[in-house]
Amino acid sequence: METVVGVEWNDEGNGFEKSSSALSSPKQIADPVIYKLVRVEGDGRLVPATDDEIMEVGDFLEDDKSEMHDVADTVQILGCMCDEGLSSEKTLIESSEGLLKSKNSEADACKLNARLEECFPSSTLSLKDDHINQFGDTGGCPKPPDKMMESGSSAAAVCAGLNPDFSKLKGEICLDKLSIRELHEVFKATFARETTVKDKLWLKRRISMGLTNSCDISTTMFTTKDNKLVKKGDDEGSKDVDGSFTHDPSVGTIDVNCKGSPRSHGSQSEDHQIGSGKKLRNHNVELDSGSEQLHTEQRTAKRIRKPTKRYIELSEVDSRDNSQRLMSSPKNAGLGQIAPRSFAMPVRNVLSDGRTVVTRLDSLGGSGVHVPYVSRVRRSRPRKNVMALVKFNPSGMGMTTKLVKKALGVHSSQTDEDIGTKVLKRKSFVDQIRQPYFAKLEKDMHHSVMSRSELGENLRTTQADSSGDNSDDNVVTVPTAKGGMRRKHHRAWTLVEVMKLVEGVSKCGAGRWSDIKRLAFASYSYRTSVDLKDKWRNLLKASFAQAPPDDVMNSRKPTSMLIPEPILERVRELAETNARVPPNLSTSKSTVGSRNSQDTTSGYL
DNA sequence: CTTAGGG
DNA sequence: CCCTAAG
Repeated sequence: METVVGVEWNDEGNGFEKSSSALSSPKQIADPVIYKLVRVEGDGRLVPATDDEIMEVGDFLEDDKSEMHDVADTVQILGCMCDEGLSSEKTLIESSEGLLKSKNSEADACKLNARLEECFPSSTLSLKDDHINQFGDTGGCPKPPDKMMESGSSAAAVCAGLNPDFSKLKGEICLDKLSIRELHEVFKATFARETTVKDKLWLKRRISMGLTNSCDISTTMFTTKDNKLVKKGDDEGSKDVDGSFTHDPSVGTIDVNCKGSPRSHGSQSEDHQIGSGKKLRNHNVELDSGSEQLHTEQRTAKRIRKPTKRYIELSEVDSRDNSQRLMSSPKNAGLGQIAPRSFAMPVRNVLSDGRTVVTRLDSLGGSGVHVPYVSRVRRSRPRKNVMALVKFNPSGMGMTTKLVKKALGVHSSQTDEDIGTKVLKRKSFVDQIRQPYFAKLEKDMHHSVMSRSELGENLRTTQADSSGDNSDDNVVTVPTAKGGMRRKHHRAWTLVEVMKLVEGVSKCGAGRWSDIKRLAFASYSYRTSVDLKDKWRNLLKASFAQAPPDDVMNSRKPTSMLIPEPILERVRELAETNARVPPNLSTSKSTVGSRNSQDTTSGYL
């Protein structure tokens, strides 16, 4: 199938409505086979795409389809670009999967189009979007199979007719009644990002999409009522839960998505946290609020690959060229002429044993010091080696030691951890640290030039320094009580994450964090099991604290995201059931957390 | 390594 | 979120 693609291009959502509604209107869909690449100008004009743009899209397609068939890709793109397709986007992907499974990938391309036709209108219907309903009601969609659920959520129904496994999509989140401000809240909660877009419709779409896209199960169980997310009918809710479990849609979906880019090695997908499977969302969502991240991220994805450990260790080819600038030899490392601010510029070092290691200049205690060049800050803790290393310090400075440990630890990464550790173990490297830094330190201390407090201060700034140059986009420094800056690997929890967490707990039970992480957070590499646990703890706290009329909350804590009441309710529920039936080893797996289990087990108490 | 709990 | 203790 030819790669026919329509692309929407917008900033801040202007011009978006026209294009999207145009694309999804029945008229257009009636002739869906070929979309031309166009760009939507600010005024809503459609401008033919330039060759470059087309190429870019082509690249994008190439990138992802290594294993998927063209059909699937095209479908994904279509689903993506047809903005109204929110819930159907997922459905489409899945249906494409189904097609592939049925080994009709080629032949079914046409049928697929027919299906697109069916799904689009229906999905728009499910959005319950006033503006869209105009089309939806005219019924481009053949009568929804049946008893799927309520009338509105027929997107799943229609497609479920094609693939029996689609019992997952059962409802949508209705954002209709929310005000712009509330929509902004939800948006923020959903994407952990502010938006300035004032367009209600656009916001609603973005949110719906974000939720349906990445929160497979959970979102489907909530709907909004009176400005709040509300769980769908209680009975239905519990039924849903069970149904979802057996199918474990989250896993399945993730699977599908991951197939897209089998080439991505762990670190890669991590660096662009919006990994392979998230590309769709990346494309649409990132467009909002004029985030320039999008372009850079997309392109860098292709151009700049962080050197792998292998690369660092094995490529000594051009080390000669750099040898001139080998200011990194232990001798020079400590010289003060080096800029205090460290640069990410990698420098190749020749260790005493002849091996080379790439390091980057870092300022430690005011001295230039080379640390193993790692691209990402990891939360992983410093190895014991570091402690040992730190112990070299003769004068026992309690807190300083800790700070040093931290400062060093900052540079060990998960992916490149091995090399970091390896290097740290080497005596030569130890010397590098020790010589310039501790030597200076000792000297200073000896001359009583530096008071203890100054030392601490120095180190603290050092810490901030070294973290500053780090390319981790999500690292924030927070002011610490003492006035210094402490780095924080903080990533706001999005609504979808919270929902996933809740689902995970309901599935696996609280406490089985690693399992939950494996299941629900497979694609969120930055959330550790500990994080999950912490978040859950917070959720519990939040859920049991009486929920004050949101005004109070808003005025008091404008920063923290408000967790929808239904979720809190669920948390409470789970907390209760978990408390009563702690990890029931034998049967817990599939029963803990579901209402049924509560019923069956409550009898024991 | 994973969990649990304190900070 | 970070750290640490404990299984």
